Amino acid sequence: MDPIANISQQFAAQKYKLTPQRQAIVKVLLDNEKDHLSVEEVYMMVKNSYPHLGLATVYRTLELLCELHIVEKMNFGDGVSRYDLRGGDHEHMHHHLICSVCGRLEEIKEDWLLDLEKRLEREYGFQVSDHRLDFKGTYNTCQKTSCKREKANKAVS
Amino acid sequence: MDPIANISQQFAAQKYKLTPQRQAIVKVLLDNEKDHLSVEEVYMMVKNSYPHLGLATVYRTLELLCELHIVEKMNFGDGVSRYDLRGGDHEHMHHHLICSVCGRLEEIKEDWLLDLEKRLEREYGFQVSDHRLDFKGTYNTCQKTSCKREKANKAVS
DNA sequence: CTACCTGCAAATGATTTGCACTATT
DNA sequence: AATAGTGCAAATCATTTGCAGGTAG
Repeated sequence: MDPIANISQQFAAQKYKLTPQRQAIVKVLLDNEKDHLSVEEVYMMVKNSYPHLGLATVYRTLELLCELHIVEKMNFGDGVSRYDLRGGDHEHMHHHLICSVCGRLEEIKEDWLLDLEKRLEREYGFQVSDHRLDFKGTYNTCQKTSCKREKANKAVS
Repeated sequence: MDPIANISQQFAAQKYKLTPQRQAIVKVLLDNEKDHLSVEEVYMMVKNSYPHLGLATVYRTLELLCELHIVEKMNFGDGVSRYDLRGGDHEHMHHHLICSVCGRLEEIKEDWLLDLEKRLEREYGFQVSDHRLDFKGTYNTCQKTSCKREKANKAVS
């Protein structure tokens, strides 16, 4: 289904209005599906199509989208929250590779943790509803470069 | 080895001083190894043994410990950074269970990701230096309780 | 009209920083 | 004396909130 229509439905179902501002924000997210944008980044980009928009609206909209499970909020330790569109219904299943040399952030769409989640259920009596898996490291193709230290101090595991 | 002596060595090796303030902070971390304390929490606890201590010193010391890989900084989406003592040398290997009913945070000391890390190396040419794995969900023993919603909005994956 | 949304500006809260002071070598 | 470390207060930065005005059903 057309993603906009799909999202529009979800808004309607929960009695929220898909205002032009919200549409513009969603559009930016769709156009940058590969990235993990911060509020400020979304704000800047939406300003192009909707110059009058206020920053608080971006915060409020992203929070709303999070509540509707349309986006996922996450924190990579650079001091800002970042947002990522969720794929299909229950696709909470993706992992991240973060390269400490080039800073690239790659998303892995497979779910490698199903076995572990079963094991948690069995051994710990814990039912998983969501998970997060990030790997820090370096791409082999990056190792020649000198190690950038810049934000290393701020880094959050 | 005595953990204090060990840490003391690491300080000396990098030409840092293990001042009484820093010792007091490290002691609090050792005494609460099971928890993931926030700066504010560490501050409160150190105040008992060292009432004169300033908050900025706690920030600075925890950042330093992070740099020395003695603690790990992490963010569970409640708005504050939390710190966790690392175990042995390269023991970056633990995972978290976060119960959305009782809020409990359990640490799993095993490393379940070795196979995945090998696979990343093979299939993605990515060499893992560290990882983070958190599971959100509920303990079976918790499910009777009504679902606390409190901080849910703030939650970061 | 009523309830939801928005924009703005002010408030908040965590973290950082400038600076003068202290302690250690 | 020189340098690293500290405490305090002020500054900064992301995020939230109060409120007055706008908009859609």
